[in-house]
Amino acid sequence: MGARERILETAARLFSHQGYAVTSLAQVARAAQVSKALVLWHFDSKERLFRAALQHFLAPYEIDAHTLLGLGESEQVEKLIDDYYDFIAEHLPSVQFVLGQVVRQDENSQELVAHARELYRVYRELLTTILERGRAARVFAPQVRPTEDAALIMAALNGLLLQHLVEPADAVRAKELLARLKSVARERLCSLLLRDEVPAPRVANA
Amino acid sequence: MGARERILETAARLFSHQGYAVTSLAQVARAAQVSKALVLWHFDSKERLFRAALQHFLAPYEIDAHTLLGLGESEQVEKLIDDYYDFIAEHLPSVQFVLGQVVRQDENSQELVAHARELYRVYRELLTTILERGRAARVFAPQVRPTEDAALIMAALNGLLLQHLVEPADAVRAKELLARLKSVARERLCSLLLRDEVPAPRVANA
DNA sequence: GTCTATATACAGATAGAC
DNA sequence: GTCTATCTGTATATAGAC
Repeated sequence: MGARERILETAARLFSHQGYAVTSLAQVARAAQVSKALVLWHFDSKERLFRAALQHFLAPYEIDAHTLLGLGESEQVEKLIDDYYDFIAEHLPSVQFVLGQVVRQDENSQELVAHARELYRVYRELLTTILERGRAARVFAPQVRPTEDAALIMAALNGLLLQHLVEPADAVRAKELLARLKSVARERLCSLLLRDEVPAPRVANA
Repeated sequence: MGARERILETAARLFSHQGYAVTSLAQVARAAQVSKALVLWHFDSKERLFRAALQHFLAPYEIDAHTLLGLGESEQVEKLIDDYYDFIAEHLPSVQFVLGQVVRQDENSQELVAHARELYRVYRELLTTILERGRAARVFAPQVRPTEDAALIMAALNGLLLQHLVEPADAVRAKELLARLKSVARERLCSLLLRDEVPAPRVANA
């Protein structure tokens, strides 16, 4: 592996783990076993190095909707949930980095954040479309509101992602919660009962 | 307001918006309209200033469960959801900062992150307890699984928080989604129907 | 308590030999 | 392409006058 690639991979790793500001060119150079000057000879400036390193994260961010064909709407929803989760679990360090940029609103990462936002939007709209078609086909309940419910499912998924980052220990519980989410979503979406309101809850201590 | 407090508040604001690394003492001093030396005279070092500023974030992080008394379990859940969301909306900059520290796993913020994690845990366990009691009182359905469903609701809430940070523009839609979440949660929790499984969905194109 | 002036370290970036 | 040596700016922190 050439020096340039070594620098790039090292930079990607350090930026993703530590962030832009606290990662120095000297540190990158040391870790890549080259001189500072060589880093700058290849990438001109720290910011350009950063942007180049981003490609390592952005590359795998793709969606293939082909695998959804032939499935019923209910199965499509579950598969989409699984895919989203699997993608996150597989690219956790990258996702963590991107999330850090999103939260910190780093100026150097506008395009990265925009790309991530776009991916999220596509995912959500795909889910919305599935809910719409499912409701039209009377597979899902008429009370389903495609836009809102898709956003809610995505929110739950992103919440699970957050929990995954905060408590990496119990990845087991995360899988249980994912199963629960799918179960709840399926039961709710497919509930064909016509009811505007739920029965009034009994008052406590009555 | 004395210089010390002015420095503290300024530092808290800047750290929360920009993060630790990129916020310089010179910037804090300039914004607080004092000299750099005075900042260090009061707080000894940048790290100690940071830790002192943290108290400004941690102070409002309290939960009062008193307001839940006298409400039925179903209303308690909704109130808890509203409280959590309102707290986040009110302290958005602080929450954003804390989340940034959580995601980045900053060494300087171990206690801050631990505190936030603890708050989250208390909230979730409070919710779990309410679900347990509601199920025991037959206000909630027997299919409710307190631990998992509480975690799922929290995940959805945290997902909404994330969306709030990523797309600050549509705070309106966020409120709609919050209402939808409460609606879905209420309907699901209170559903008294006994069913292990959902009716089989009709096959598409049939 | 608050300031100016300064010490010291390290950041990103350049020059030029090889 | 890769290096050593160096420039320049800015960071944290200190010294000492008032």
